[in-house]
Amino acid sequence: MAGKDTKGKILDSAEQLFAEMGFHGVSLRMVAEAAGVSISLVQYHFATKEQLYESVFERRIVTINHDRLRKLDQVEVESRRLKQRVDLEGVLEAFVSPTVLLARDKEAGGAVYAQLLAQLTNDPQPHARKVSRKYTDPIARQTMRVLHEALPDMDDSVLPWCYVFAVGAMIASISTTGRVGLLSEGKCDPDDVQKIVALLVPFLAGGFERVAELTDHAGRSKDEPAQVLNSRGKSPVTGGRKGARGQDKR
Amino acid sequence: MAGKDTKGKILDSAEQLFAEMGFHGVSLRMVAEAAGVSISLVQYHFATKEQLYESVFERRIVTINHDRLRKLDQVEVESRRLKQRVDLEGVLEAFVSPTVLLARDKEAGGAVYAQLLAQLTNDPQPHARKVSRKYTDPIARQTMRVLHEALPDMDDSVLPWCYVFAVGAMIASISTTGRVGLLSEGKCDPDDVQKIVALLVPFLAGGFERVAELTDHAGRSKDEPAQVLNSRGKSPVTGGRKGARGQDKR
DNA sequence: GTCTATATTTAGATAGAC
DNA sequence: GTCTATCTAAATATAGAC
Repeated sequence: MAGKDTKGKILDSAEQLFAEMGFHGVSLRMVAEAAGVSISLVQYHFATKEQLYESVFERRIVTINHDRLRKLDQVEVESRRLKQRVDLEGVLEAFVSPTVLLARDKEAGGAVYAQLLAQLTNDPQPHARKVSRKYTDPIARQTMRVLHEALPDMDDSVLPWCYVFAVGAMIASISTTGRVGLLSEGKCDPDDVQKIVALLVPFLAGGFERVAELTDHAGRSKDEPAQVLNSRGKSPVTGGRKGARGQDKR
Repeated sequence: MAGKDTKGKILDSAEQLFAEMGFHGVSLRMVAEAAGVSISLVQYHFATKEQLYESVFERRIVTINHDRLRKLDQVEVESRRLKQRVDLEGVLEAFVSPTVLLARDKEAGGAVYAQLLAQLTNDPQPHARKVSRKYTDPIARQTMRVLHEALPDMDDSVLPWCYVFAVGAMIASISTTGRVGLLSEGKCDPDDVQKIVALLVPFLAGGFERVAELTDHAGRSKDEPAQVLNSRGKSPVTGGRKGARGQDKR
C-alpha cells in the first residue's frame, strides 16, 4: 500500500535532479536518496537511467501536448469560421503560451520541467534526440503546418528555419539561468509569464512576417527563390537590405 | 619539446567531448585517452575538471569576442559618420554573424564550439553560469547598449527580453541536433551559414521592431508603460492585438 | 514492492619515478 | 612535462532476503 505513489515520488526527484544537473550529472543514488527510497527500487521501477529519463518527460508532455494541439485546432477552426487566413499571432500564441505558462507554474512543477526542456532542445546526445523525436517532433510538424496556413507564400526551405528560431527564443525565455534578471539589472522579472508571452508573440510574429516579406514575391515562380537567400561569398544581409527602417525617423 | 602543443591537444579532445556529452558526461580519463596522454598530465596542466572546462572556452572566446566587438564598433562609427541612428540590422548582423560563421567553420573546430555554446546558454549549473558571466556577459551588455542606440525608445525592461530571445534563436540556429534537417525533410541545410545569417538577421530585426512598435509611444512618459505589457489575468496578446497583418491580404 | 549486501567498473585526485 | 601506480569515493547493476 506504500507503493501507491512511490513511482511518482521517484519521478519528482528525478525530474528535479535531471533539470538541475543534466542526464549525466545525476546518479540513481541521488534520485533514490532524494525520493527517500533505495537505489534498487528505482531500478525495479524504471530498469535503466535512460528509461527513467524518458519516463520523466512522458509524464508531463502528454498534458502539454494536448493543450498545444487543442489551441492549434481552435486557431484553425476560428479561421474557417471567419473565412479568413489563419492568424499568425494566434498560431504563435498557441505555440508559446502553454509551455511558457506551465514553465512558471510552481505547483505543477513547471519550472523544473522548463529547465528539462531547455536542456533537451539543444542536446545532440542520443537520449535527448530520442525523446525529442518521440514527443516534440509531432507537435512541431503540426505547428509548422498551421504556420504555413498563416503564411502560405513562405517557402518550405524557409519556414522550418523560422520555426527553429522561434523554438530557440521560447526556450531561452523560460530557461532558469537567471540571465535576463542579471543583464537587465533587475528590471526584467524572469517569472512574469504574462509579460514574456506579451513580448514573445509579437517578437516572433514580426520575425516571421519580415522574413516572409523578404522571401515572398507575389507572382514569383516557386522554382526561382529570391536571390537574397542564395549563398554567396559576401554576406547577403549587409548588402542591399530591404528593411533598414531603423535608419529613418519613424 | 614534446610539450609544445600538448595543452592544445588536450584542449581539442576536451572540447570535442564536452560538446558531445556535456560537463558531467565526460571524464578526465576519456579526455586523456582521446588526447593520447595520461590522466595525470591533464591534471598537471589544468588541475581540475572545472578549470579544464573553462580553459576550453577561453581559447575560442577571445577571438570571437574580439570579432564581435570590432563589428559593433564599426556599426557605431558608421552611424556617426552618416549622422544617422544606429542601423538595427547592422547591429544584429554584428551580433550573429561572427558566431554563426565560426559555428560551421570545420577547420577552426567551429561546429564543436557551437555545440558547447549551445549547452552553455541554457545551463543553470555553476560551472556554466561562471563561464557565461565571465566571457559572454560583457559582450551582451555592449550589444544591448548599441541595440539601445538603434531603438532608443525601447524600454529598459523590454530590450533585455528581446536580447534573450535573439540569443536563443541564434543558438538554436547553430545547434547540431540536426533537427532543422529532419523537420524540413532535407529542404533546410543546417550547414548553409549564409542562409542562416540571411534569415536570422531579418527575423530578429522584424521581432525587435514589432516589439518596439508595440511598446514605444512617442511622447509617452517613461514612467507609464504601455498597458499591453502589464500582467493581467487574460492573455494580453489575444485581445486587442495590433499586428494581425496575417489576416488581410498584403 | 522494498530492502540489504555485494560485485564490478569507473570516477577524480595524489605520490613519486624519470 | 610526462609517466606508472595507487588511493578513496562513487557509479551501475545484480542477487537474494523479507
